[in-house]
Amino acid sequence: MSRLARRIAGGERETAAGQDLSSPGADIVWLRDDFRLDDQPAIDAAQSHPALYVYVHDDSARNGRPLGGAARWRLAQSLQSFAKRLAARGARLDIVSGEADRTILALARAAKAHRVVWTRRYEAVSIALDGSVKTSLREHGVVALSFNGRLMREPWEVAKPDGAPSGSFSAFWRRHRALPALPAPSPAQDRLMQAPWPEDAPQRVTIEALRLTPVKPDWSGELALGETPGEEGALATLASFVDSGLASYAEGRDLTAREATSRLSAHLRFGEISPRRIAVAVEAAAAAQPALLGDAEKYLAELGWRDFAAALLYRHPNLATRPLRAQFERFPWRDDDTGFRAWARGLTGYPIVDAGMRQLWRTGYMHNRVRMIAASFLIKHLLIDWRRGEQWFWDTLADADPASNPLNWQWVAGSGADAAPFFRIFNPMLQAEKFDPDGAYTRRWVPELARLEALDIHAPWRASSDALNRAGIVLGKTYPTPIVDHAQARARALAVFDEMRGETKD
DNA sequence: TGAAATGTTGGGGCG
DNA sequence: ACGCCCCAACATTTC
Repeated sequence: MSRLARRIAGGERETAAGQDLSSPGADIVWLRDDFRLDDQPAIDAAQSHPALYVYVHDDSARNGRPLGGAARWRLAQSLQSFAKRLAARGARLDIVSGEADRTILALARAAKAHRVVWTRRYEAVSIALDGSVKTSLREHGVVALSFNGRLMREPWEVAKPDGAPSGSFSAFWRRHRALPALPAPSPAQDRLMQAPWPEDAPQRVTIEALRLTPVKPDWSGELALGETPGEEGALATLASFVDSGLASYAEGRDLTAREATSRLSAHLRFGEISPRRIAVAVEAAAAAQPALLGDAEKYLAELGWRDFAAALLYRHPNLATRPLRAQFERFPWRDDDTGFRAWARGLTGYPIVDAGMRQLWRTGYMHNRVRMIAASFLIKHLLIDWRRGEQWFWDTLADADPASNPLNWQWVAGSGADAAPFFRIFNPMLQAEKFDPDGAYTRRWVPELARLEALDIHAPWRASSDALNRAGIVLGKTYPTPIVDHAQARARALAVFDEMRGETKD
């Protein structure tokens, strides 16, 4: 266990000496990306006194990576829905805009707080900020407690005896699964005790005042299509996934037109559901119905990747900016704004890539299989730095996670932990034929190709002029011709990769 | 959580 | 009947 880990874990057992429990103060629940009541240890810990439930909006990088546009919109949804949920239990969500640490300390002072509780985070900057808040609170005799509410298991629980994280997912997952069963999730509190907002506390603002939602233009129309933000939506989605989705998960999760994934990613991102709640539900379903075992294993491993990403970010704070494999520091990425723009807008001329990028732009979501195909295309076909793609996803994905997003980009680039080798280059046509066999996904997001037959839809440049005419397509006009040739781009990528390896040998 | 190139095998057409 | 070629189908290796 690392020193930091010990400090955090130890904190839960400590009580501040000289605490006057009869004083009229409040408990403070400092909420950050844990907008739920179910399996919410921070809220559970604050029920011996009336409490304040506070979200501090702090856009500065000191508080963690500033949210991208789609995630900001999604955060507003989450806050709104959580405020209602609190209200239904007799409590209130208070929102303050300002520097997170100062705000919490000022509020603790004004409220004569007994204790301040929160859910832990795993980014270095956030850990530093939370640590300094914890120290200051304790200096003032306030109990500061933090909890795990975001991961099945925290990084140090899965670390090897020497504290180092497992370098490959499979090793990590083996260690993870060998640990004693996950603690049972705790149900939501029926009633919450609410403390009054203190006189001299920082000023509160409305959710609208945070300006999280785009106004002009309001591009949020289709965001979060197919999910209902908030804890209720999350629990309902989990229930229906376990009831009817899980059975076809292993077989259908890669089929892009099918809703065979859990669609819980954004709920998890904003803590509207706990991964332990999900894991326990999935395990219980498999225990009751052994036929689901394979699907459950597959799904739990995906949750495992989420823990793995957090563990890597914990160990490598620069996960989003530095390749884990040092040789990739010297990769000669191409400067190609035209190519990047075509990719971002879904105008590469490769239908499956364009479909994914347009689904992303319009809905803040992209099917996981297509994320891999689109990322591979940017990195390998266009040889554009994975960090540019990572940043684009960060800005446009409503579920963008500070650990998973960079991990997955590094995975595709071949520069990460347990990454796919660089030479594993996706062929967009083959991927599309496998995972969008009838073209339904592509038709939905690239409507100008909708009238092409399945035979032609994944490679319209190969279609006969007759077929193109019938479908009302003029290549280069109504839909782009491919911006790179697949075979040439593949050869180029392999050559550049060789070049990099040659240079790093000496 | 690939794809392409290369190697191997075996069936069938054919002289 | 036999060897030869072609090539699909599958396996292995290389990128």
